[in-house]
Amino acid sequence: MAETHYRHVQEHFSYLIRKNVLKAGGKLPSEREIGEQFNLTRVTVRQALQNLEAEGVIYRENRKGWFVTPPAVTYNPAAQLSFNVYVSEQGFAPSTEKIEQVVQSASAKIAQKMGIKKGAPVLFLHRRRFIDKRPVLIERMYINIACLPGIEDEDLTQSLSQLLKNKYDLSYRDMDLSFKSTSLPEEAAKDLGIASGQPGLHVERVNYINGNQVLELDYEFWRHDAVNIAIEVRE
Amino acid sequence: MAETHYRHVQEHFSYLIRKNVLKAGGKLPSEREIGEQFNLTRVTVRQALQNLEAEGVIYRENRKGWFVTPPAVTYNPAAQLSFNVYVSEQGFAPSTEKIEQVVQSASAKIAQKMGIKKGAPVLFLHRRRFIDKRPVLIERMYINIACLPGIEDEDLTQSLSQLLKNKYDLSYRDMDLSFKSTSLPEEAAKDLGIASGQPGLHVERVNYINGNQVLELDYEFWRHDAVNIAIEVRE
DNA sequence: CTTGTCTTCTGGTCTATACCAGTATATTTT
DNA sequence: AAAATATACTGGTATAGACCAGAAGACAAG
Repeated sequence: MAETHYRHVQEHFSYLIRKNVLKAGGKLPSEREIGEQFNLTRVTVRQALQNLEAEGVIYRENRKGWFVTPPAVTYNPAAQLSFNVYVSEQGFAPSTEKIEQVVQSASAKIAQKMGIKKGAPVLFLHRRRFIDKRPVLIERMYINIACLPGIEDEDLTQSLSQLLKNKYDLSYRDMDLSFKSTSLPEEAAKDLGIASGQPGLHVERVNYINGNQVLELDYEFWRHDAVNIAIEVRE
Repeated sequence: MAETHYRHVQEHFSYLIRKNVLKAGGKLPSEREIGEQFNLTRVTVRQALQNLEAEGVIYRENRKGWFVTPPAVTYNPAAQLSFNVYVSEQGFAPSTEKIEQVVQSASAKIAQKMGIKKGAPVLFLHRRRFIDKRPVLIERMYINIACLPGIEDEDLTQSLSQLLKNKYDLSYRDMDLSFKSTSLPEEAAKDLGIASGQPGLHVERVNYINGNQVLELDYEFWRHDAVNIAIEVRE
């Protein structure tokens, strides 16, 4: 490979992070400092940093600086585990913030995806989830309220799957999953406090009960560097 | 959102592509031409193009230019379908190139993952796969040769799953899947003809037969803009 | 002690320019 | 007609500046 200047810087920090000299969550020197140290312009330094960002090795906080990416959490969408459970199990501290909760009429698109009538009431739930205080996931969920009378009055900062089990004695197993690696939509990026245009992982999930009735339609937007997906297929 | 110059350019081409004025596979004007048209420097133009690339809307070919990304293929790793089948079914033209095929001794890492002894013979298969002549996927497979006597003499440009079914009357259903969104490793990026540092999708798959015997360990590196993953979970 | 303000530091955006390294095409030579 | 060569064009890498907007800490006023 060509030994360009930005690759040199890239390898330098990649090495420091691998060797744990720069620790997870730690801050890198400012772009200007790095530039002085290597005698390079900011443009070149930024090229190196942006590549490391694409690798998921570092990330930025708007106008604060560049930081070392903490280890990613492993997420199995097919498992019957709530965010809180699997995040804690892996040694991290989960938290959840409810951004919006409202009963609304299903749009044509949502109705079609959920197999319900357009205009039928659905519970829209918009949450932001954190790992060790770092926002990593935006959820936009559409819940088939017909299946779950009274759910709109519950505390939905909590785990939904727990609530379903305890209050309704329901659990879903059948689901359709779809993953797409793309940049985050502008709104999701803003909610995660990162520049839109940054890469992300988009998960779409449809949960079924009773064979083919849609319980919930779930759009998830993850920081690409915060999660690995793992699924076990057994038949 | 702030109306920056690069966002303006970004929206311009995003619009043209959405409206199909610029068609899939089509070429964009050169960076210099775009710069003249909008009265911007190349640096600013490139910022816009790189964002569109992250979205998966356009892609580049080294020193040839920028092109409109064709539609992505939907891939269900859990389905019993070969690349050739699901790609053709979706209206694209698949092809495969064998880069390397060799019987080698399992390294410690590979042996551990496959549950075999270190040094045991495995068939390593390195392939590049194309959709409509565009390289989209690098496969690096380690096949448990003990399960498949004589496989090293077969034509491995063909579908492996077909071969297993026809010659050995074998099919795997149980598997572990792992997805990770990260930049492509240097070698995989080179094989795909793209700059390393570009985003990609890394799939790791372990196929089992007879409950827990590993038939095959498969590393896949996809262009992030060429594929959507879809899985149906039914129990 | 708290509150508000100022200053400094950070990354975000942008101009203007330069040279390099592959690609593709036109041109010349054989 | 085929092969070798020159040339124009593409993105890739890099310099040297500039100004802006948000974050954070120092500091003064209440």
